[in-house]
Amino acid sequence: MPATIRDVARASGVHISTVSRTFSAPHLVNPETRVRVLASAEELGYRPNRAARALITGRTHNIGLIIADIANPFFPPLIKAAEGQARHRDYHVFVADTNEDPTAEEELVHALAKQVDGVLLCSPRMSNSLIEQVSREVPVVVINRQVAGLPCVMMDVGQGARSAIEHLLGLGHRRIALLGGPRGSWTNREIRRAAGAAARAGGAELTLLGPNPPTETGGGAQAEQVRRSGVTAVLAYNDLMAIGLIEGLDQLGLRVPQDVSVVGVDDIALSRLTRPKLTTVATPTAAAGRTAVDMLLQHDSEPRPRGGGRSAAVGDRRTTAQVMLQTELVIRDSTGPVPETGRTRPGGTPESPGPHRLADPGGPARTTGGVVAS
Amino acid sequence: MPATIRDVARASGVHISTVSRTFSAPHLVNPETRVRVLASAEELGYRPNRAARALITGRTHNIGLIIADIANPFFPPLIKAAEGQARHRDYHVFVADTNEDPTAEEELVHALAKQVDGVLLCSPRMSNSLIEQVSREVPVVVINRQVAGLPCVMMDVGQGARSAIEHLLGLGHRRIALLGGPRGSWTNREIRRAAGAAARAGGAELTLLGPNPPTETGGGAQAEQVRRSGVTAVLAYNDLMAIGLIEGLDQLGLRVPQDVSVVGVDDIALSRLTRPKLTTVATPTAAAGRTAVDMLLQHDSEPRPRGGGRSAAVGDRRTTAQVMLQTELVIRDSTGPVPETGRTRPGGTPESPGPHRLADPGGPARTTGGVVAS
DNA sequence: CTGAAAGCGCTAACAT
DNA sequence: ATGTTAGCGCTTTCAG
Repeated sequence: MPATIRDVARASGVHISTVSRTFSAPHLVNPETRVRVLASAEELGYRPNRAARALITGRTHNIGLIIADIANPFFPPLIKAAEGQARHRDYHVFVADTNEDPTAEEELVHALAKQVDGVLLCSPRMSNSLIEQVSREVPVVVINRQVAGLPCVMMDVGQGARSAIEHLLGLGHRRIALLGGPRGSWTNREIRRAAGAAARAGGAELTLLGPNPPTETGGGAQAEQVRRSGVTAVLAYNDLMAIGLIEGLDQLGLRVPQDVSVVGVDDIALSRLTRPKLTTVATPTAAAGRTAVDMLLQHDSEPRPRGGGRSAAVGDRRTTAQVMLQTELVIRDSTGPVPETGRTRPGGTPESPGPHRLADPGGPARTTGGVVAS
Repeated sequence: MPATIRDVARASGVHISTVSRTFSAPHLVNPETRVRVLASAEELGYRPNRAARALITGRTHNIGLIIADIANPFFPPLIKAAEGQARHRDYHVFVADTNEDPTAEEELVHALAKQVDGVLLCSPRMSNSLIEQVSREVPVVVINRQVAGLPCVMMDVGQGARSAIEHLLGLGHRRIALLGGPRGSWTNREIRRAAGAAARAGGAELTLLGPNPPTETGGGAQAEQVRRSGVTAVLAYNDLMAIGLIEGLDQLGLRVPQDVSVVGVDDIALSRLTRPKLTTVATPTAAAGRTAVDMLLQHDSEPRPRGGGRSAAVGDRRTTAQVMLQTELVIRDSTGPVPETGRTRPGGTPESPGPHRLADPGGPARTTGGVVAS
């Protein structure tokens, strides 16, 4: 069992408060006693118990980062950026993965609550009211979602989706599908809203496919639906789904971008490695991570009143900023001009339409949760 | 500031110990008082402070997972598996990323130490003596490394590397490069040892290239060296490097597997998505995560003696098991027969050898840290 | 500069 | 079934 402050005090012949000072306010202790204390501490392998310390100081110097799916390459840059920023300010980051499960999410906030000074809720799947509730237990900054009254860092995926649709319109596409993401995703709603409006404005038809799990599998599973729907372009909820979809289309004999154009969202590193390279809406993930940490720790340097209860120091809400980070469409190889005269379908099946597919789509796609907007 | 147990006691007119019992041993309290207490708690938004609780029980019901690089897709399956197993046993997992930095690694162990009941050290980069030292502060299970006296979960990459080399030998390759990973990696040493022995046994020459950062960039950066070295096959430290290398070779005009065969290690999901699909040594990452959690929590159900200091309950060393998990070579499309007559190099440069490259290699490659084994 | 004392929020004997 | 008491390991007034 690890040595405690008392063991060190005994070994070095001083009172425990002197040992305490040696570690938390070294300048307040006589240099000679300090070295004696340090020596005993070293010898006993003593390390201050940060949990006990936090109980009284109210500060752990840790921050929690809760994310929906650690396997999604979208998150690592955000995590790294948050870690870097936290490190600058002498904080450590603990990451928790929720597996896209709202229940796990809530549990994890509570598990983390008293082990950290604040929590970054990244792409939360729980309800707004629950978010508000947990924010009364521990300071929270929300990433990738707007919650009234709470500090939020968002990325303007609405603008991104608009640019994507306009890009596709410019290439002549008029029948476009939106490959939706998971239920409960704010990003998903934003994309749908903005893409719908842009399509409407451009006189295009937007077919909604989803909700889907935001993974390659989720994207690939909709390849058949995309084929049936007769669209010439697809905007996917994220790059992973876009890549999965391209794979799936490939297996159906449909080429990207010759037969179908595909746009993703996120600009994960992988999107430059696949063939074709993915056209996608780049989101400023690293900036989001840094900003969120800054917002959480903005009052870090202020003094704390005594008497327990975490004070205004971390996550105070006097200045509940909500910041919207800009996105940017990066055009690569997965988008191209609309096929001239409808398309011949190499992987043709009985449902496969003739060359006049474009003129005679045979009605909107029927999908679980599918909708036709405009 | 959050409500404490005292607030609830006051509000419901009972002693704080009754409130405590209501939450930690509900069956010991009268149903009627229980509902009263619960009601006040609900109303006040009271949540037991798990840090304070841990201070006395010695159990946080959290476990820490320290990994070298959260951006490496090798880890997520391990993380998910650990989380799942932990969840079964009513534990939560906090992940910390070290960025391949031994210093950050040590800091994070200390930051986590008292917030968790034990730590899983995954592919640690710090020295064995440091690992032993931190293991005196908090129970530790080491993954992907062998440390005497500590519980370890390893994957038999040695066997995997041997299979990979034998596979290449079977395809006729006699000049093979080993694309090394990061310094301080146990896996790296194992691979080098086993691959060296297998190459020697098969009468092949093994050129060592490295150390390198275990990333796509790290792999791609060695493409030129690989070309110069005149090898016909490469075994990479991991899939990421293998994929990066294939990219790099592609840009030099070398085709995989026609000109060069490439084998990775890990079998990350991505290795099935790239073209060509990667031949690789599949490591049982999920099993490793589960096993490590089991080893850490093996004495979880035992009673704990009173008097502070975490006891035998978690991470006890009475049974310091070291388990070695099996690996398996999965053959896909990135390996093929050795080029018949040396290879014509589409991307040929002044250094480019003629068709008799194989017979006249012009000496071993000179690389930073490069060695020629056998 | 150092010691004494109080207490962070909670649990766990021990009584009653 | 509930209250009393004594701390877990540490920090922080307050004296001296």
